[in-house]
This record gives sequence, structure tokens and C-alpha cells, in this order.
Amino acid sequence: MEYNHKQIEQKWQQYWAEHKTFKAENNSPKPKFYVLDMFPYPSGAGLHVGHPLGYIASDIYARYMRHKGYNVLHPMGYDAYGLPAEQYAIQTGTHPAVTTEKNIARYRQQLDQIGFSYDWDREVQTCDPFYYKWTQWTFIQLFNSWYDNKSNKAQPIEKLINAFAANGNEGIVAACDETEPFTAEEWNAMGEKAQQELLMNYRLAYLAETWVNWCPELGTVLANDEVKDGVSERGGHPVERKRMRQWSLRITAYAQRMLDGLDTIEWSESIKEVQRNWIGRSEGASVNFAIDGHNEIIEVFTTRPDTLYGATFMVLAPEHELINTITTADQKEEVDTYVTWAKNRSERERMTEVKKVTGVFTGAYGINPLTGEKVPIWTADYVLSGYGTGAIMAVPGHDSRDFAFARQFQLPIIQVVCANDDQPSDPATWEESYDSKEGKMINSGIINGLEVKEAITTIIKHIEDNKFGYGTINYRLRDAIFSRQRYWGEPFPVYYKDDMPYTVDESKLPVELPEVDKYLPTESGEPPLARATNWETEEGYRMETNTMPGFAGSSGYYLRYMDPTNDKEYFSKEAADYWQQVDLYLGGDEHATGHLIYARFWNKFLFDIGIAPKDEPFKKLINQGKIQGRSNFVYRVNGTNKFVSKGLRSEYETTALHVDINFVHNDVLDTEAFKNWREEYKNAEFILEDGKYICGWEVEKMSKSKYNVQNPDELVVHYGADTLRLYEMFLGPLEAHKPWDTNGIEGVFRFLKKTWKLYHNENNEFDVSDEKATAEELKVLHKAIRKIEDDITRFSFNTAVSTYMICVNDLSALKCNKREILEPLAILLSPYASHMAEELWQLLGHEGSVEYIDFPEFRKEYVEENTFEYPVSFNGKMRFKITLPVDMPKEEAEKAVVEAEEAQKWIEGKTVRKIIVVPKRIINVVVV
RNA sequence: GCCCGGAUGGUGGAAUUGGUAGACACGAAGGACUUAAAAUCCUUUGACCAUUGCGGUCGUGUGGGUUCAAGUCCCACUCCGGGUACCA
Repeated sequence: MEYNHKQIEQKWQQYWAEHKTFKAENNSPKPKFYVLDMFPYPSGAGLHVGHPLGYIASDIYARYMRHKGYNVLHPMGYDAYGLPAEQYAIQTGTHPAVTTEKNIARYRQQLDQIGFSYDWDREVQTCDPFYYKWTQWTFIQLFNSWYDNKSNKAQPIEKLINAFAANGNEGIVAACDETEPFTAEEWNAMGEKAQQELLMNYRLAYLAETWVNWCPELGTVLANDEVKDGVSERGGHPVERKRMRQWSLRITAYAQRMLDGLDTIEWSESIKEVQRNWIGRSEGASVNFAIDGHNEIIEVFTTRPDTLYGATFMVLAPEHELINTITTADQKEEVDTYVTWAKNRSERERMTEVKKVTGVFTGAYGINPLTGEKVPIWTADYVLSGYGTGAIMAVPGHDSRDFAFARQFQLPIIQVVCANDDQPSDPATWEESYDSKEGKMINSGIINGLEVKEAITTIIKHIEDNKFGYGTINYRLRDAIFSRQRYWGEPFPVYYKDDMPYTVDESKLPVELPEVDKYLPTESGEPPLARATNWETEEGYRMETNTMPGFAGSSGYYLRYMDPTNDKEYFSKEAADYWQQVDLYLGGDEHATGHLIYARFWNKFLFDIGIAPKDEPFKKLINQGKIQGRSNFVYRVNGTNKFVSKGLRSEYETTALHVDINFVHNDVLDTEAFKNWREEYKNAEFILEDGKYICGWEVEKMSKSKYNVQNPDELVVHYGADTLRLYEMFLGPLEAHKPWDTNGIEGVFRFLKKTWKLYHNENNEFDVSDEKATAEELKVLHKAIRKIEDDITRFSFNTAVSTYMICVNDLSALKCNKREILEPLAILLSPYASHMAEELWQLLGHEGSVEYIDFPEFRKEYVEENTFEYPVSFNGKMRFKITLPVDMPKEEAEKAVVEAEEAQKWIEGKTVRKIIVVPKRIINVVVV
């Protein structure tokens, strides 16, 4: 039989499904290994060749680990909530569940035909009530928890309530909103509503009025990571700042642990760095400035408390709550105008006009706590309401933004730090501020003469002793906005009583997504769920109408895979104790500030409440690179319907046009297919070179409009899944971004046919001999075993493919058809060319799957040699080779080299200074 | 601006610890088989010089350095890709 990939692949895919070959057991004496892919959002476009890249790599690893005796958990599911299905629903009225189900079916069919070794019995879909019950359950736990900075973990809210009832909030050190001190008596005297409101300051899932990213086009708020460059990540619509009452998750409570945890996990340095920046820890001090003529104070955060003597003005963000209070009558109009203007600017405008310095004086003065001097208070939008306290002390001498502002509005500049190799100078002559932390303090009272670093610690102590501030740490990370005004998401398990939110009883979960007549907001602007009839509890309390964001369902899905059919709990303790955490996680690095932040937070919380077994969810993370498109171009001679081949285009005035890559093979255009593509090309003429039309090419994003989208289906039909699997790996290092280019796929296909032939005679009959293998054959095999294992374990999936090729090429040259070689080779191939390996294994006379057969053991005695062919170089340049025994003493080797015939012409007339012999590597002769 | 990647033949890439640069594959050229095509097989293929053969010179973005030896380490720079930002 010839290599018939279609028949073989169908047969084994069916076998695997019927026999549940890849079923993972929660009880097993074997060591466990958990390999996870980031689950996909099932879009209408289906899979393109970029998706399977990571899936194939993880599949190879999973299969390899099974051969090595591990009980492997390798599940797949769907991140099924998402905007596209909902936008489609708005346009067509089709329920998003219907669209989603259809898309999932297509994804499944595409995944199946590539032959992944998923345990499909563990599939999860985030939109399935059976699954999102646990998303809702987790939300309830978050609602009922607060973060105790003393024990440094989440604690039950009852503990807090008990503490309040006993001692008020004295002695409570929590991650919370600013809360006035109160006593036990005060607490006990409060009504329920007041108590609930107060508790809201502490809950890890809380409802609060906050500045949010509002996207009018999508009709919803977005989290910070869902906004890129001032527009929505999905759809690219403008985003505004708006104050709204929203659910948030107090992820900031975990900022330090999220930062520390990064040092304990095996992720790429770059993605850790992105997360560190996103968390944005900075050390500094909080300093209180009194306001002249007011009782209020302005609290500022600064990383440079040492420059406090150089603070010559203050700036409040336009959103700052004290602006109204402190603005003087004669400045009021100007300030109001400015504040209104600044607030209404879109994020996008604000970002693109960064260079433009704007601001207005409020008329009020702050008092520098060190000098007692009055400094003017301004408002300007270069101070952000979302960072620190939304207020700064401006030190124009040593901060470039303050410097620009001072110059613009002619505010005084004082030098307080002097570079060590410089003399103090008049700031009026400066062209830029001196921002460096190197230097000595001047004009700075009690810290004069100190180095910046000493000055910082000294001044913080002084500030604390005099009680006008304290040393503190600030994070850029914001709490995660957790409500969306959309239909297609998890409903909150929340109802409202007396306008205060309460969670529904856990026994009532899941709160199922209700039907609505339209997937749009109501006339009064409420979210779509407000359209549902009887959207209230049995007692008649109204239900929350927001839904949860996309990251809700994906933040804990890896835990649910451990025990996905459990209807009593999220997952059993036994399952969690067995699987612990994900050992290897594969996915794109675009999730660095979204999913990978939220999932770590989610997991840490579940760890705190004692159900997740590990503090970190993903032990090792690999980011597969993006597959870019490779577009092809034809060159139309301007004003004609003639197309000129690439090499001749310089002779004409031409326009390059994208051409569908399906009409192009190895950059040669199928002119007939091109003519039939579109009516306008029916009569196209071609100017050929060497009888061919050669297309130009370029690497671009894969997109429909560029006609460069490669869908794996047609490749599977033509070459088979095994070829696709090998080829995607052969493309290059897993983590590199690389263009998709089918030009090399033939080579991989040839390799598989060649492999098949090893097991078959010239009449295509299976023909394997039981003869003893030669030393040479064994050496070829064992060199491959060593290299393949080494490559897979260091995730170098591309080089393993070359190793297979070398091995098969060598065995073909040796005309080897011996069972002693070909049987281990079939196992060796199984992680990559899984279908063929199964078929060969069966042809070799075995019952059942090759999947759990032990990986061939590398035996070094087969590859060891007693001689080595040394490259001999003279002054570092390789000149000839000499074969010497590996155990030859250096002196003898040196002698052998110098006496070698080929050496004479390099030594002649020169002196041999030195000979370096590196055993089993190289011999270098230094001559002068 | 800052942070992180990267730059090796016509192309994708290999070279794991400083030790033969270009594995493996594509493409290209030539050839075998064939009525023909497909498939398969063989030879050549970094550049330049030499060519009857032996060979030789240069060569991993650029310029310097360390070393017996540098794609690999160090310093400076150029370009490309990605991320991120009035973050006080």
C-alpha cells in the first residue's frame, strides 16, 4: 500500500475517539503532568494556521510525556463568551448561543482532523451553566472576602464583621478604600444599609463609583487591558472616561504577591517584565500639604521626597475632588472651563496631544510642610486622576514634566540636587531638568549635602516623625472593572435590596442567563438583561443587570479541567491535590496583561481560601510566536489589463495588487486561476519571464483583505495532518514570530513518504526483516533518540524534525528494513507523526495504540566511537581533518598533527608556538 | 523616551557549554527514468578568485576589543519587530 494519509488518519482518529485513548485518570500511580493550551474563542472564521502552532507543540509534548510513563492531563475547551457573537446577534437577532454552538462545532471538527490528543471528556465551555456556576460561585467568595494585610491573605468577611462589632476598625490593616476610624459602638449602632456600605470598602468584589473606560459604540465599560491606544481592543472604537457605579475586583490587594510570584515561575523574562511594568511598583512617600485658608489637606505621592525643598507649585488632576472647594471666586470660571474641557477630552486626544502643556491656576495655595512656604495650586491634565492620589507636588528643577509646565507658565524653579561632577547653576539657564538620582542635596535645609539616596531615607523619617506623611509604596495596577453592560456573559449572582447588593444563596446557582427580546440596552439606557421579564428573585428583589467580562470565565478554567463533571463543587480536593497546577502552559504573549494577570489573581485568591493547591497557576509558560501572513503580489501595468512578472516590472509603470495566495505556488502565478478569479481579470494578459509569471511577496498580518489567510483544512486534505503537524514545527523556533509560507511543506511530505517506504518494499508491500541490525544502523537510531529527547525536553520542536529527516535519510541510504530499528523508530515518531506511527505500529504486528509504549531508551554504547575526526586549524582557520583515537594523549595528538602530510604547507618556514588539543572537539595549531 | 526581542546564503532556518559557520528543508540548475506528465532518484548550489586538478581569499547588520579560537563573550553604534508611557 502506498502512503495513504487520508485513510490512515481517519482510521486512527476514529480509533482514538472510540477507545478514549487520551483519557486522563484522576487516580493513577503514575506521576502526573498537566499540559494546557490557552483555550480559543470560537470565532466565525474558524481556525487559521496560527492557532494549531501552539496546540501542536503542546500535543507533541503531551504525547512524549505519555511515552515516558506520565499520566498526562491535556484538555481543551472554549472561551465561549465574547463580543462578536453578540454583535452578530444585534444585527441578525440570532441568539449568541446558537452562533457560538455552531462555531464550536466547526472548531471541534477542525481540531479533530489535526489529530490532537485531548481528553475530550473534560471539555468546558464558559457559557455552559454547568461551568459558569463556578464562575458565579467564585464571585460570591470574592464578595464575601476581604484582604488582611497582617496575615497577607484573603479572609472571610464574617471575621471582619466580628472585629468591627468588637473593636470597630481599629487595628484592622486591610486593602480597602479610605475609611474613617469608627468604634464598635458606632458600628453596632449603624443600620444594615450603612454597615453594608462600609463593608463594600473592604470586599474583594465590590460595587463602587469609579472612573471607567466607557465605550459608547460597544455600549459597555472596558477594563484597562481591553483598551489599547485610547480605543477598544475589539473593534477599535473610541473610549471615554466616565464615572459609573460598577463592580470591581480588588486585584490591587494582591499587587505585591503578584510581583513576588513572578520570581517563582518559569516564564519568559519578557512576559514577566511586562507584568512587572503593568503592576508598576514604585517606592516613595505620601506627603500632606495643608491648604492656605482651608481645613482640608492635599495628599501627594512622590518617589522623590528628597526634592521636597524644591517643590514650587502643586498640581491636581482635573477630576480631583478638592478643586471645587479650593478654587477662588476670581479663578472659578477659568477653572470650570478647563476642567470641563479636560474631562470631555477623549483618551485618544489626550494621548496624541501629550506634548501640549495645558493647565489653570486655582487661586489657592498649598503650604510646603518643610519650609512653611506658600506654593500655588494648579490643575492640569498631565496629572492623572488614576495614579497615586491624583495630586502632585511639582519639582520643576528635577522632573521634566514639571519643568515643561513651569516654563510654560513662568513658575519658579529651584535647584535642590547637584550632580557630583558639577557646580550649582541658575535654573533659568537650563534647557532641561536634572532628573537623575545621582548627586548631592543643596538648598535643602536639614538634608543639605546628603547623597540623594541617603536624603530620601532621612527625609522620610523626618516626615514620619513630624506626622505629615509616611514612606509608602504605590502601584500602577488598578482594580479590575468587572461589569459589562452586555448580554452575552455570565449573569451576576446578585440581587438588590434597599439599593444594596446581596449575593444569591449558593444553592440557587447557577443564575442562568435569561432570554431577552433584543440584545440592546433598554430605552432608558439599562443593560440588555433589564429587558428580561421577571428578572428578580423569588422574593421579588431585582437582579443585577450587568454581566461579567470575558476574563471571568477564563480565569479559573484550568482548575475546572481537573474535575469538570463535578456537580457538587468547583473541583474535588482529591483532584486538585493530584493535579496541583499546570506544568506547561502554551499560548500567545498578547495575554500578558489580561488573562495571565487575572488568572494569577484568581488562583491566588482560591489558594487563600484553601481550594487551589498552589499559589501560582502556571508553573511554566511558553509563548508561541504569531504566524504572520505571506502575501503575494501581481504587477499591473498602469492603465492596462496587462500584468508583468516581478523580474521585468522595472521596465514598466506598475501598481502592485494583492493576489489570492491560493493561485500562487512557489511564487509562480496560476494565470488561468487568476483570470477566473474576477470578472475584471477575464481578459488579463501576462508578460512572462522564462515562461512563468513570478509574483512578488511580502510578510504582513494575516487578513482576509490581503488574501493571505491560510486555513489548515485544505492542507490537511492535500497533505494530511501528520504533514501539517511536522511542518508547523519545522517552520522555526516555537517562540519566534514567523511568516506562514507553504513553500517548504513538500519537503516534509516527502519525508513522511520516505519514512513509509522504509517499512515497505518496492511493490509497496509491508516488508520488515528480523535480521540483526548492524552497528551502523543502531548508531543512526540511537543518535536520533538522543537528539529527539533532548530537543523535545528543551522545547526545540523545529530541530527535532530535522533529526527525524537525518535519521530516515541515513536509514534509507543503508537500505535498512530491520525490525530492531524500525520498531523503535515508529515509537520515536509517534509524538509528531502520530497517525503514521500508529499505523506502522499495527503493521509491525502490535495490538492497540502505540501511545503508551515506553519511549525507546537511548544506549550510549551504540553511538560511542573510539576515534574522532578532528578538524585541525592553524591560527583558528580550519585546514584539514585528521582521525585520531579519542583516548590518545595530547602530546601524541600534537605529534600526529605536526607530522601529518597536510600540515607541512602550513608549518613550512614558520614556528609552531603552541598546539591546543580540545578532546573530541578541535585541534588548533598556533604558528608565527 | 523607556523596556523586551531580533539581524546568519536566493528563502525558512541550524550551530545546546567560546571549538569545523550554513545542518535540515525549500527554491534553482543539470541529469536519470518516462511517449508525456506526476512521482521517484542522482549531481551541483554562500560570495569571489582559480579551475585540468590541487586549491586560495572573504564571509554571520556596522566599528572596535578579549581569546590559541568569536555567529556565540565585552564596548559602542545602525536598522527591523513588539510592548509601554505625562505613572510623579
